[in-house]
Amino acid sequence: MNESKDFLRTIVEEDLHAGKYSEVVTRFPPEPNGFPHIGHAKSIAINFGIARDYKGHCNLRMDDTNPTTEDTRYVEALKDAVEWLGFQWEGNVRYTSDYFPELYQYAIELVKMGKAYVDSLTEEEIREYRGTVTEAGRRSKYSERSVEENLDLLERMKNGEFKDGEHVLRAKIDMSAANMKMRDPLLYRIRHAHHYRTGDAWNIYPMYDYGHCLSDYLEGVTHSICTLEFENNRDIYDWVLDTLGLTSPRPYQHEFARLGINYTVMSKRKLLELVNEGYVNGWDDPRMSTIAGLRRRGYTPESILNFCHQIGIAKANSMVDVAQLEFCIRDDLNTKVPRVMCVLDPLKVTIENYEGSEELDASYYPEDVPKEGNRKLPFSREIYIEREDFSENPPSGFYRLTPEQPVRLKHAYIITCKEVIKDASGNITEIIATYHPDSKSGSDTSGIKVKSAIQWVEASTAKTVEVRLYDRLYTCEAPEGVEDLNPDSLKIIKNALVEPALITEKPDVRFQFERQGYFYADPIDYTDEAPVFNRIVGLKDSWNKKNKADESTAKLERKAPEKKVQIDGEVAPMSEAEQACYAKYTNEFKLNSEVSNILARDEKLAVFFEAALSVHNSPITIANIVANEVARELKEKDASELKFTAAQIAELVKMIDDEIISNKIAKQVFEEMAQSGENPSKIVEAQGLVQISDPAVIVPIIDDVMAKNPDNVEKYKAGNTKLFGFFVGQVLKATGGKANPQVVNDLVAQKLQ
RNA sequence: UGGGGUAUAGGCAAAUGGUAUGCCAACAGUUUUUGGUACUGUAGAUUGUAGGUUCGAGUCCUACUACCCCAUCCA
Repeated sequence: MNESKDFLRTIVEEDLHAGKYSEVVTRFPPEPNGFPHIGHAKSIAINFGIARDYKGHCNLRMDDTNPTTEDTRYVEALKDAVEWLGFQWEGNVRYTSDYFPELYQYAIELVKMGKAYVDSLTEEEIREYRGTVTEAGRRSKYSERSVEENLDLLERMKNGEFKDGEHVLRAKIDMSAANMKMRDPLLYRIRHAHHYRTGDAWNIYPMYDYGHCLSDYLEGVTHSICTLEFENNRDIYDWVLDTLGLTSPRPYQHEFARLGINYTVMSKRKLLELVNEGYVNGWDDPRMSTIAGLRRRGYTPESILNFCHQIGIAKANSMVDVAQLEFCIRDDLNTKVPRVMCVLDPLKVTIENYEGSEELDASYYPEDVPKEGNRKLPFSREIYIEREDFSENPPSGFYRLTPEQPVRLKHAYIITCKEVIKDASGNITEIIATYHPDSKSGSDTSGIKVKSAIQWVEASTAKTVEVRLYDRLYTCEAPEGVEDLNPDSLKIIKNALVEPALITEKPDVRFQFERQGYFYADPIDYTDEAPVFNRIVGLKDSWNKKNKADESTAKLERKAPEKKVQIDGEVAPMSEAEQACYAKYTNEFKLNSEVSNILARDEKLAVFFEAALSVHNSPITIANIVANEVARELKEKDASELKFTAAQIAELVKMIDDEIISNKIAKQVFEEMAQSGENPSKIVEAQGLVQISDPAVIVPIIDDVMAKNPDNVEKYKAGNTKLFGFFVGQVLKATGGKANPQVVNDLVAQKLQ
C-alpha cells in the first residue's frame, strides 16, 4: 500500500529534524465523563501511534477539571480501551487534578503580573459583557482591582469563603478580540462539589483552557493533538504558556478532524440518550459505537486500528462509510477464525436412501487460509438445512437446492430433492431427498456437477443456540435522533442449530458461520448450557445484493445527476483612488485587468510595484511578480518585515528581461531572496543559475530522457498528449531547472513527432 | 454580520509547480466444495466556481461560493 505521511507526522518530523525537541511526547487526554467510542480510538491511534513511530512516548491523562461530571468508572473504561487497543502509556496514568497545586501557583503568578484578575460579575453579566461575534465586548469594572486585592480574593476563593458563581479568575487579554475565546477567558471558577479524586480539598477548579496547556507543559508534551473544534482555543493555549514565560521547549497544539461514521452517532449526548432511554442495552450494547460495544460485538483491536489507519488523518470534516469498518473486520477475521456450520432457520431434510450414521472429517479452515485444525461432523438420514437454501420455484441464477437441481452438503454428500412436504397452509415443512453415495466430499466419483455447497447440521447431534443478528443502529446516513433508529437493528434467533464441535471443542471465540458471516461468543451471556453468538458482520453477499438491485432498479428510475449551480457573489466596489490607479495600470502600463485589479486594491502592493518600476521600467513583468510572489510574502508579513527591497525585484526582473534567467529560475531566486535578502544577481552567480538555451546541450538530455522512458514515449505516440509535460519536466529536472523551457518545449515537440 | 478552518471520483485519503494515486463502495471476469477469500480487469474527476501568473497549476496569486467551529462559570 501507498504509505504516505499524514500532516501531523509531517509536522512531528519537521520539528524533530529542526531539533526543536529531542524526543516526541504526545498524550491522550480524555475527560472521564463517559465511555470512549471509536472516535476516541482514532485519537488513541494517532497519539500513541505517533509516539511509537518516532520512538517517543505517550501519556494517558484524565482531564478531570470538572468535579460535577466525572467518575472513576469512566477512568477505568478509558484505561481499558487504551490497553485493549494494544497501547501502553508512559508511567502512571496522569490526572490534571494532580496538578491543581502547580496550576494554582501559576495563577498567582499571572495575577502578580497583572495578567489575571478576579471578576465578580454574575454569570449573566459576563455573557453580556463579552459582546457578540460582530461587536466588541467591554471589560468588567473589577478588572481594575489591585494585585493585592486579586491575590487576597483568589486565596479566599480557594479557601471556600465564597459561594459558587460569586467570583471567577479571568485572564486579562482583550475584550475586543475578534476571536471570542480571547475576550478575557475564565481561568478558575468556584465549585463546591466533591471531586472523585481530590475530594473536597479544592473549592476552585481550573477551566479547560487554563489547565490543559499547563498540564501538557508540566508533562513535557511536545505535540498536543486535539480535534478541530479547539482551533479557536489555540490562541489561549499559546497565550498562557507565553505569558508565563515558561522555558522552552514547550508544547504546541495541532488539530485534526474528528471521526464521523454514517448510520451511527458519536456524540456523548446521543449515546447517553440511547442508554438512558433504553433504546439499547447499556454502553456495551453491540450496536453502539462505543469501544465497549464494538468489543462486545466481536470487533478485534487489530481491525479497529487498521480502520483508523485506512481512513487517514486530515483537517476536512468528513463522514466515513461504515462499509470501510466492516471491510476491516472481515479482512482481519478472514485469515484468523475457524469456519463452522450453523443453520439459522432450519428446514428438515430426510435422506431416504441413507441408513445408519457416520462421522465426516472436516477442516476448520478453507484451503486459502494457512491454518491447521479439523473436527468430526456427525451425519445421518435426518439433517437440517437453511430454509432459504431451498426454492420450489427458483428465480433465475439460483444455485441452491430445487426440485430439479441437486446441491452439495458442505463436507458431505450431494443430495437431490425428491419430494416437498407442506402443511395445511402450504408452508414447506420437510424435504425428502436422496443422497449420492459416490459423491462423498474428498472422494467424489459421481461426476455430478453442482452449483453450490450449503451448510447443514445433523438433527440428533445439533446444538440449539441463540444467535443475535445485529444490523446498523440507524436507517439513515446522518441520524438526527431516536426517530431515525432502525427497528430491525437486532433480531434474536432463539433456535438456531450449530454443529456440536463448536460447543464441545470451542476452537475459538470468533467463528465464521459458513456462508453467513462472522460471529462472536457473547462474553457476558454465553454459557455452555445456553450459548449465545453475536453476529459481528455478515459476509459479502453478491447474491442477495443482486436480487435487491433487480427489485430496486425496477422501481427506481435513474436519478439525473444534479449539477450544483454556483452563485456568483458581489465583488466589493473600488474606491475612487483605487479606480484611478486601476485605470493608470491598464491604460498606461498595459497591465491585464486582473493584475491591475490586484495591485490597485492593495496599497502595499501598489507602493511596492511603483517603487520597483522606478528602478527598472518593465511594468508587466514587475507587476506579475508583485501581484503573485510579493503578494504571497505580504500576506502574513508587514512590508517592513520583508527581507528584500523593490530595487532587488527590479534587478531580478532585469535578468528575466535580459534572458539571463528563465521565469522558473526567477521564482527559485525569489524564494531564496525572500529567505536571505541576498541580491538576486549574487544568488544567480553563486548557484550558477544562468539559463541554458543551447540546443546542443539540451538535445542529448532529451534523448536520454526518452531512452529511459520508452513506455511513456510509446504512450505519447499512441495519443496520450498529456505526457508532453512529463518529458519537459524530466528534462528540466535533469538540468536543475536551468534549461530554457521554451527551447525545451520546441525540441521535445520535434523529437516526439 | 466579525474571526478561525475546510473543499481532490459515491465515501475516505495521497500527490518537491511536471503521467491526478491508494483504500472502501460499484461493476465485470478467472479460481473456488463458502454466491466468501484471492487474483485480473472496468467504470467513475474539466481537483468547489471564475479569473490571473507560468512553457506547464490540484499545488502560487486574486475574487467568489458552500460547509464546519467560536458569544458554557463544559471539555
